[in-house]
Amino acid sequence: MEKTFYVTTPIYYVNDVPHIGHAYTTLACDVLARYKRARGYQVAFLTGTDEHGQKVETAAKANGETPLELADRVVKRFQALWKKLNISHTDFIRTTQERHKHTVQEQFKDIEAKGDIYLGEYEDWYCTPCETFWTETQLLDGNCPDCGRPTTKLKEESYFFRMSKYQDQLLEYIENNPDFIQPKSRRNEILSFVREGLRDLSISRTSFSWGIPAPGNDKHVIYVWFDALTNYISALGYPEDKDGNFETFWPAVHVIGKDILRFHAVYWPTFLMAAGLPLPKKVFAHGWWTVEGQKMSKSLRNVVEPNMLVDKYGVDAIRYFLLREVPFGLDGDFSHSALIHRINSDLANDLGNLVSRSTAMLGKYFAGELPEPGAHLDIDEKLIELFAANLAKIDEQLEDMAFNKALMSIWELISAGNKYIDETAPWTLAKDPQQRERLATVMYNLLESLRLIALIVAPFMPETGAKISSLLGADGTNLVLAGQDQWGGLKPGTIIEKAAPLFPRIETE
RNA sequence: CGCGGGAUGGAGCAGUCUGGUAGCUCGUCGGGCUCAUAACCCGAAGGUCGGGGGUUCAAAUCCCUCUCCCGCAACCA
Repeated sequence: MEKTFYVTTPIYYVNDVPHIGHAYTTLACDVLARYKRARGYQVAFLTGTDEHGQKVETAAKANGETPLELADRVVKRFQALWKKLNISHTDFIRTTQERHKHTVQEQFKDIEAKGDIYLGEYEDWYCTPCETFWTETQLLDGNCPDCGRPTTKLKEESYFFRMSKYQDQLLEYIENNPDFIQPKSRRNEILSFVREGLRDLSISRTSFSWGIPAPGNDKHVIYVWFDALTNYISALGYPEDKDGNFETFWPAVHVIGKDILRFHAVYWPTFLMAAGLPLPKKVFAHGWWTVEGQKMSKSLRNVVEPNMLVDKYGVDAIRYFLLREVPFGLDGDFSHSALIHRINSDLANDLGNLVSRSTAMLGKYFAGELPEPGAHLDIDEKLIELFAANLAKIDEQLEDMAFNKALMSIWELISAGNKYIDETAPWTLAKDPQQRERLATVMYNLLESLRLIALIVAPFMPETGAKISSLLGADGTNLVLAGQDQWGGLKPGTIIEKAAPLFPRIETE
């Protein structure tokens, strides 16, 4: 049976425009998806948008448009950004699509029939001038956080999900599956949260109407999380599963920001338990970006706009930086100086220059035609062993979503290539006709290194991987690792031209 | 006493579980090379491991205590 892999981003709320945080999550998923594909997996990669709720309803009204018009507008921006970032998702779900509404209602009916959804009362705080409901914790000194005026307590009829019932079962599951919630520090937070006890969860509202109606009771719309989280299975066609996607791909690996961990590590698993479905394979909560040392916020006007970054620095440089600079799971700081530093040092000096000098020497010493290699010396064997070892290591690191470590392992290979040149000194060999075969071996090994580097770097930097591969006479698109990650894949006789700089250095004053 | 994480050369981190020359990346300084995008390779300097106390032949590592920082503490896209 074919190996399968299902990875998801959160669905992004359309009351926000795309920023670096959205790009980060989505990029991480894309790297996983591309890597698994290269390793021969059948991959489903889902992203999308969350379009319901009071905020969208209110914002749309303020703009004089319908909620769906607002959503359509923002969805286009997300989709344009994903295209620009070379995101290879296989589906894009919108919570306003019929397929999604259908699954949510079926899921609601199913859990209700099983006895875990019931009608009750929910207390909220209402600000009359703002016509807005607030939760207890949102209030500032008991007053409306928007206008500062007093609020009044209102009781609202609401459907509840019997989450309390699943407390022990969830606890047991998390304890028995150490890798279910990552990173570990976040897992501990969730464990202590669950141990304090789970209350039943309000999953409907009557105070606004922009949402999916509760089955059999039009007064209620289904509230955010029950609606939103279900996207992960509605996109697969659950429950009918006409195309067999649910059967093929579920359960998923969920990549999320740390702000929405609880919903994915507590609410969602208990919903699934109630429905009798398998829990997600993994939930990974990554960290947040600050910008030039400061918290990113609309009021500070420092929200980093990914489109601008791509235009200025190039898509692969941004992809590289975001995943290399900070361990996935920890917070990090985005700064232009750090970005430029990475581009110049890692991309231009280490990788780009390795490609330049290698292809230049091949041109100079062999007129660009890859020679047949001769016998290997120790130094050659060491290089070859390092590639095999690191390719295996990278596989594990990506399994753990340690993107920055995987990139460090790749850069060990690049450094090894640069060092290999220094130690074999091809320019010296070239002066001695007796060393012609040795020179040929060195040059072959060097170019073969580039072939493997291109393959392994491609999930992170698709354009760069393609460029290097094309230089070496390969197709460049759809780079495959499975079966092609052994030493010796390049064919002697291949014509390889000197490469133009892959990453020009960025000069700053 | 709500729960948890952290404080290590200029910066960012590893090492702490299983005590015994404090390691990595960047930066700084010096050297080498000349194939290459003034890139690459090698070496050096720089730390009383947050403060105090204790255990031990020996503590960044174990115990106690203090200071400071940061998450989580339920309906927060």
